[in-house]
Amino acid sequence: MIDARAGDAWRPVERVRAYQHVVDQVEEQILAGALKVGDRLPGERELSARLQVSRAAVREAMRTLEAQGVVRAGVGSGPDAGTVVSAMPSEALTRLLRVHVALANFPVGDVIEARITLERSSAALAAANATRAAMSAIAAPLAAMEALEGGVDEDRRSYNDLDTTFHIAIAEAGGNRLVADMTIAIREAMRQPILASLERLGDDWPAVRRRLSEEHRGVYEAIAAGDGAAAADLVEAHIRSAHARLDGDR
Amino acid sequence: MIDARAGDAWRPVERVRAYQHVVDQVEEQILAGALKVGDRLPGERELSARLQVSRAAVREAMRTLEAQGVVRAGVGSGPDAGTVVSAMPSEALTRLLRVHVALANFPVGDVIEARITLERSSAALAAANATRAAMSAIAAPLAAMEALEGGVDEDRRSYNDLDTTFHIAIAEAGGNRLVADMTIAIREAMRQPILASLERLGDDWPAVRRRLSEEHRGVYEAIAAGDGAAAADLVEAHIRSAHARLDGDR
DNA sequence: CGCGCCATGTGGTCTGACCACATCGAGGTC
DNA sequence: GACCTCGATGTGGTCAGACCACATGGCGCG
Repeated sequence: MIDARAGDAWRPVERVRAYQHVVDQVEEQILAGALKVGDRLPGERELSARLQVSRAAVREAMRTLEAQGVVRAGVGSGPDAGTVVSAMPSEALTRLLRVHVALANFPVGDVIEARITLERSSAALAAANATRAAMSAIAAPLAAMEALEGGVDEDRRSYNDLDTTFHIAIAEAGGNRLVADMTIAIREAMRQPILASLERLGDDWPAVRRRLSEEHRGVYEAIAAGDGAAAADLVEAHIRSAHARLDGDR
Repeated sequence: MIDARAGDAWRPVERVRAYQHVVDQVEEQILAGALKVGDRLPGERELSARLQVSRAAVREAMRTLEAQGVVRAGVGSGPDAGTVVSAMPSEALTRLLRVHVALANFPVGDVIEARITLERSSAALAAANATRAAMSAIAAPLAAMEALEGGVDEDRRSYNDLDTTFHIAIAEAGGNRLVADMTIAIREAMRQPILASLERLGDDWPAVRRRLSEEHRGVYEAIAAGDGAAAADLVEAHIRSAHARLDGDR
């Protein structure tokens, strides 16, 4: 009997699907500099002719690239038409994380801890690097949240959106694109679950809202003061206490 | 003249593509618990009949879900055949990050800083949570790397692979799936660039290799001792000095 | 000169067919 | 009866060709 293990040198023929070849070739072209962000790649019909595959294969490749945020497809004619190379890692990362959070592939506790790790870093970076414009971008949602104080009670959705904007602005202010994009992806992925928690709060909402805004203000001022360590600690405390209040009494 | 801005309530008809509907429905089914990891979803022909779309649309949806690591497709018959729900966020995250790093959508410095942030966290978590099995998984590549000492010089690729395994093992040992997956994705995305840097090193390689192994040993022992703070600092120092040596004299 | 309309080219969708593959079971062989 | 062979079956993978909706830009008419 032939020992299969003796045939380690014999690996099964790699069966690469046609659309994967297309994906690879497009990536190669981008790598080689032949395609830059903003460029339109050949039409699907022309690509299928050049690569000697069916248009269906080309289209499946486009769906893969689109899911990864590498290209964007637009119909019609004009500048927005055609399939265009466009770097949208943030959106792709967000979609990816959102679906896996929704599918519960990541324990919620792990997501929160990861968020703390990233936002601590973001806050510290923001304290060190934030420009005036970036500080304004952080201050705007902060002021809007504070303006909700004393207003109607049913502003949970608005507050959640503003909170998302606030945290994203801090991440952007840090100046690290990857850290920012991962931070954004996590916060966006949590947008729905957090809103659901807010809805469950009932009458406690005004008190919680007040507390959250105070914490936001503290984070903002630490960043404005350039105190990275304090900003990091305050962000961590903010996220922890928020989740404790939202999920603790579930 | 009609002021277009007055028509904010009039949003353009949302033109949702057919395959996006398919993606949404599959995700809904998973969300609702009708589809769990490991389940096979209906065949492409049956899905297209049920959803009243063409099989091509179904297939494009599958490519999107596949790119996100939500499903896996297998031909033939039997248990591995058909399209199966399978949570593979790590692989999807790795693919996503690799392509965007390759496309230079993330500055290299940002990637390194993000890696440091995540691996600091991973190392500290590992020091606190690592099981005996996890420690063995870390020790194995460490020993293998040390065994390369004094051997042939052209082991750069092997060393790079073992280094990847080492860092991934630490991330896994921390016990936080999301942090681990992000750490893995970054290290994997850097595998090729780092190898390229190693190749550029020339005669300095043996000295660099020795230094890297010493640092690895230090990280390992800090984790084994349960000293999270030290492990985090050592990992950071390791990554910084490694990149300084690899890219500093470029 | 201005305006409307249609030719053009894009991605989006559909149909129906065939292929390669992996399994399973019916039937034959020993 | 045990074993083997080989085709039926059903899966995803691929292909060809057609039509649709859409956005533009140029042509021709008023």
